[in-house]
Amino acid sequence: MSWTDERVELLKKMWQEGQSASQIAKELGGVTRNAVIGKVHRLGLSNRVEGAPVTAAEPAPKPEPVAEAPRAPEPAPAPRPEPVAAARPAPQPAPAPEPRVEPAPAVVPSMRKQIVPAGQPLPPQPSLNEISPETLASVREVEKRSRKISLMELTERTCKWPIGDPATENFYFCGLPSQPGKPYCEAHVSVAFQPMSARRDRRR
DNA sequence: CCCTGATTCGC
DNA sequence: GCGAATCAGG
Repeated sequence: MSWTDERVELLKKMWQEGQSASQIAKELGGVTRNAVIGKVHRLGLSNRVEGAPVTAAEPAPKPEPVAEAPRAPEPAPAPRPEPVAAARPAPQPAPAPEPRVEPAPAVVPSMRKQIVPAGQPLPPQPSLNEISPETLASVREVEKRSRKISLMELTERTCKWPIGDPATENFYFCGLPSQPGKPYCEAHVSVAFQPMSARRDRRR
């Protein structure tokens, strides 16, 4: 494979979206992550735009011990507007993963009490329960940066949290790095596995 | 071990 | 220019 204009464009786009070199390589096909990284450097777009690291992937603060190049101002390349997730139909059903911690789930007695539905595209959930606003925000943030992978791409260590309506095209799995031994990424683990203590219902 | 990006250097 | 090998690190 060679670096055709199209491939370079996709590389640039993905790199600026914060995708990792390996993810980009997989997407492009025919190249390794090393090839991608090498190209990225040759293109001179090493330092990605600002914050946009994929959760686990650390931005790696590079103090740059001074190389040799005059390295001028180096204006940041115009961030391309990503057509990614526009307004989503906001479905909400979904195959419910089987979370649950050891303790008894203890059915919430009060059926009355519209608990915060936790936003729109919140799929699973053991039962109705509340999710802290912080966690919720975290989840939403993560879902924006999810890798949106397909069923076939799930591996031992990718988050298997479903996002979207399985009955539509708009369905995919989170795909971010899963917590060791867990089926989901950090953010999704936090909503999937909630200790009893955290779900104490505060009637009303 | 899994994964990241950074660098080097023969081709 | 390219990218495998290697390095450094989380």
